[in-house]
Amino acid sequence: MILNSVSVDCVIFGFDKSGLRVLLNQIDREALISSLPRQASSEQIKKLYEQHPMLTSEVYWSLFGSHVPEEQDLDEFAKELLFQATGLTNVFLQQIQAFGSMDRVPYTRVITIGFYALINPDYYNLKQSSLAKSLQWFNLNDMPSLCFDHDKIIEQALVKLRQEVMYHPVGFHLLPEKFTLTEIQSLYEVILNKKMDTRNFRKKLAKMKLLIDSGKKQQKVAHRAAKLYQFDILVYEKLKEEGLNFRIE
Amino acid sequence: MILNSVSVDCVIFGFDKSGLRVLLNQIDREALISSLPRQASSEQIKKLYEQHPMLTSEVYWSLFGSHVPEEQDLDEFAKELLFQATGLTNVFLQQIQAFGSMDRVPYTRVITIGFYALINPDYYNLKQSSLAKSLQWFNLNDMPSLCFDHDKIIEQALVKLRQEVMYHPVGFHLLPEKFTLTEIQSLYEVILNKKMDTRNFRKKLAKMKLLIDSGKKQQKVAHRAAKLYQFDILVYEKLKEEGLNFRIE
DNA sequence: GCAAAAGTGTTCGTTTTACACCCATGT
DNA sequence: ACATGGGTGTAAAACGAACACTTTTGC
Repeated sequence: MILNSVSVDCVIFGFDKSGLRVLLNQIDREALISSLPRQASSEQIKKLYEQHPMLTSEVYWSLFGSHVPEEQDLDEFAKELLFQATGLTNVFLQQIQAFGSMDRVPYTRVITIGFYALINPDYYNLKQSSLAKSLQWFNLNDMPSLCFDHDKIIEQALVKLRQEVMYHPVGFHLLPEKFTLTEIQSLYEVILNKKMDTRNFRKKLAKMKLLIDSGKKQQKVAHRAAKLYQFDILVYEKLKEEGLNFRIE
Repeated sequence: MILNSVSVDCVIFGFDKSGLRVLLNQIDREALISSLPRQASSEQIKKLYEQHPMLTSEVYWSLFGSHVPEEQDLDEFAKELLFQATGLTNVFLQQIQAFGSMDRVPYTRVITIGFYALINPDYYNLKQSSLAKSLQWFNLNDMPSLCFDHDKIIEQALVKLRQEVMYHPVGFHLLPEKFTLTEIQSLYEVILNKKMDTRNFRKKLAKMKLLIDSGKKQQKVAHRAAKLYQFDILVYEKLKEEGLNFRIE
């Protein structure tokens, strides 16, 4: 059985030097419909896809999401979706909120629970979901037309992400295993949308003792090679508990 | 129609010198069932109440909540519930998150969206909802047995409230229109569960310029009467936007 | 006059801010 | 040799923490 009035949508964030990106998909209607259990509750969902050309058009993109099965925890289902979209498990995943206005999906009432995920770029070679006609990263300031209220969901995801990175060390999930200090600064600058002073930023980081010098350096860069750092997982856990302050006025 | 797999539950917070309190209710099953529309979707809810003695026992208490009507915005519905419980409109109301584990309600699958509300004690003369057998304030550290996962929902509400008051001036919604500096300090102490230094606390408040001296004083207290303050609504709005910092290490 | 809470300043250590130059590497 | 980004310290201002006594009021 499927709870056809409840869905989960995932805002999957990535990061590279060009900025923050979101993974979006276009749905393969045939694949989706044939994946539904043959039950009355599926009929309504089939209908939904028939009624909404948006959902299967070549123009509109949507968050990766689906209707919640009756026999699965909400959080588990979000994890599963994330696995379908990316092939990854153990991803940082957090609930945004429920979106429940009447008019968010025309004709049918669907309440969606938004989640956001932070993806480490070491694992960008995504397994394509069979349900997706295509699956693609879009830069946050160069987004395509989106289905329904998915733009609002992304906006809220960003708000929560901002709140989170100011006081907890989670932003690091968007970085590869080894990274430079400049990368992490630019990550903060992009998320918080503020320029920061390099010297002061580094002093602050240093005081936290969160980073360990990996002993390695960037290779083949046309400038002085930067040191590569890693986290101290123990300090990370401690800061996740206690909080930190990257707030800037 | 009712979305019987989705409900809203409200954590209604109050505050007085004895601490934080939550408004809980015991359901009048007859009133509830007769309030449901005569439809198939209501049958399942009726059944729910029959199957769960918890819901109508004299021992267990529950958050004020109900199943979401298909033709109402989630936020609107939360407001309406709050009005049913308290007779108040224009209450500070914020979504907590969706609670969606399989086992939160036995036998049936219900995803609930939690909200929390902050009630100004000037308006404590509550209109009793006709759906409630009884409706009562409980001090947070003296709670009765609760239905389902309502204890977890309250816990999360507190977590969100804490996060919120540290960085936004919303805690003030728990105070009467005119209040003393000691009251607001004790509010912060209770919510954040930390003792604070009076002089430092007042300096911090003063710098924000959020408060206006109302010119009045406490009456008939067996000690020096404290000045009564009010908010500057303009500064309040500004701080709600920009944030503030009541974080203590 | 005494019990109870209100109200108020200073010092010291820490944190934040602002700011500019030399270094390493590839082409 | 030059272009590119990497890496570093200091001084001044703001902030946070610790701390004790006098005032007002009702009884």
